[in-house]
Amino acid sequence: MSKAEVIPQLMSVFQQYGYEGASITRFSEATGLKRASLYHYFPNGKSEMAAVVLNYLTQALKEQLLAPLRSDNSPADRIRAMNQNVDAFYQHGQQDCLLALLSIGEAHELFQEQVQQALNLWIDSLATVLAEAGITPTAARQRAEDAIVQIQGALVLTRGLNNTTTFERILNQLPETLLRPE
Amino acid sequence: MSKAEVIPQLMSVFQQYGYEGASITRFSEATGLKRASLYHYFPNGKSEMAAVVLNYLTQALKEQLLAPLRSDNSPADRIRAMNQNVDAFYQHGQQDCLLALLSIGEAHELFQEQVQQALNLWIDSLATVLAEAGITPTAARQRAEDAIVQIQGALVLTRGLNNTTTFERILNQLPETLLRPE
DNA sequence: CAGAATTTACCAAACGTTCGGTATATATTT
DNA sequence: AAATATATACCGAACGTTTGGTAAATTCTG
Repeated sequence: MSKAEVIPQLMSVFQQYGYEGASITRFSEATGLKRASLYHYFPNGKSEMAAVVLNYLTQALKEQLLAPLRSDNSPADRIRAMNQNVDAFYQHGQQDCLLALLSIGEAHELFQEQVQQALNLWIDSLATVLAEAGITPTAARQRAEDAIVQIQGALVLTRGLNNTTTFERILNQLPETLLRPE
Repeated sequence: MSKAEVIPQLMSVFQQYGYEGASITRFSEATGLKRASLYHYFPNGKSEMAAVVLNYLTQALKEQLLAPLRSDNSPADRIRAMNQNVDAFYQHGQQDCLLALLSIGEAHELFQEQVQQALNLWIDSLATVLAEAGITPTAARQRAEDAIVQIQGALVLTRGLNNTTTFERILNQLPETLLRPE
C-alpha cells in the first residue's frame, strides 16, 4: 500500500475522532497496516500524519472547492458550483471538517498556522467572486466570512442534532444570501 | 473543595481539550485535587464527569441564555438580551462550545441525546420568540436554527482564524437578521 | 541481489481506574 | 460533656491497558 493510498484513510480517522482521539491503533485498523508500519511513511509519527493529511486536505480544498470559483461562468454559477462541491466534500454534512477539528486542544498550537491559511484562502477566493459580482470589497469579505461561518455552523448542528436537513437547507439558501443586493 | 466548585474547572478543561483530550491528570492540575480524589465525587470516572458538566452547562444555558427570552420585553429586546449573554457565555468567542465538542468521536455516542436535547431546546426557545414577533412558525424555526448555526460557525472561525472579530460581527448583526421582514 | 515495505518484538510514559488508608468533620449514643 | 460511630474529603501507590514510538528481523518487489 502506497503512501498516497494511506493518507485518505488517516484523514477519515482524524475526521471521526479529532486529533487527540485519533490513535495509532485506529490508524492501523483503518489502513490494515500494523502500527509500526505507519512509521515507515511518517517517521515523525502522529503529528506528521496530521500535517500531511492537512496538506492533502488543503490541496483538495483548492481543487474541489476553489478551482470552480475561477471558471469563466457567471459569479452566481461559480458559487453554485462551489456549493455543489461543498455538499460532496462534507458528504452532505455527515463528514466533519478537519480544519475545525484541528483547532482543538493540543492540535490548535500545532496546526493553527496551516488552518488559518486554508480558511483565509477560502474566504479570499469567495470574496473575490463576490466582488466580481459587484459587491463592495469590504462587504464581499464579510459575506465570504459569513458563508464559511454558515457552512461550519451547519456541520456542527448536523452532528449535534444528528440530522442533515439543516446542512442541506443552509447550503441551498447560501448562493442567494451571498448575492443578495446590498 | 466542594463538588460544586470542581464542576466549572472540569468544564473548562473539557472546553479546552475536548472529551478525548481531557485527561484525568489535566483535571487534577486544574482542580488541585489528586487524580484519585476526583473519583470521590465522580465514582464512574471521566464519562460521569462529562455527564455532570453537561448537565451543569445545560442549566447555565437555560438560566443565562433562555431565561432572558421569556421576559416581558419586546421580542427584539429579548433577542438582544440573549445575544449579550451569548457574548459573555462564550467569552467573546474565546471559549469553545461544549455541545459542539461533545459531538466528536467517542463522546458523540455517549452524549448525543443530551446534546441534541439542549440544542433543540435552544432552537425552540428562539423560534417561540420569533413567532411572537410575527414570523411564520416554519420560518421562525428555520431562522432559529440559522442563529445557532451562525453562533457555532462563528466560534469555529474564531478558533481557526485566531481572531474574535468575526464572532463579534456575527453576534452584532444577528438580531436584525433574525427579525428582518419575511 | 538491493531496496523498499512490512512485521514481530519491545519499550517508557501516560492513560483511566482501583485499592487501602488517613485525617477531619459531623452525628449518635452514653 | 465525653466517647463512640459514621460520613466526608482526600491521597499515595499500584492496577491493567493503551499510548506514541523504536530496533531488528523478515517479506516483498523491481
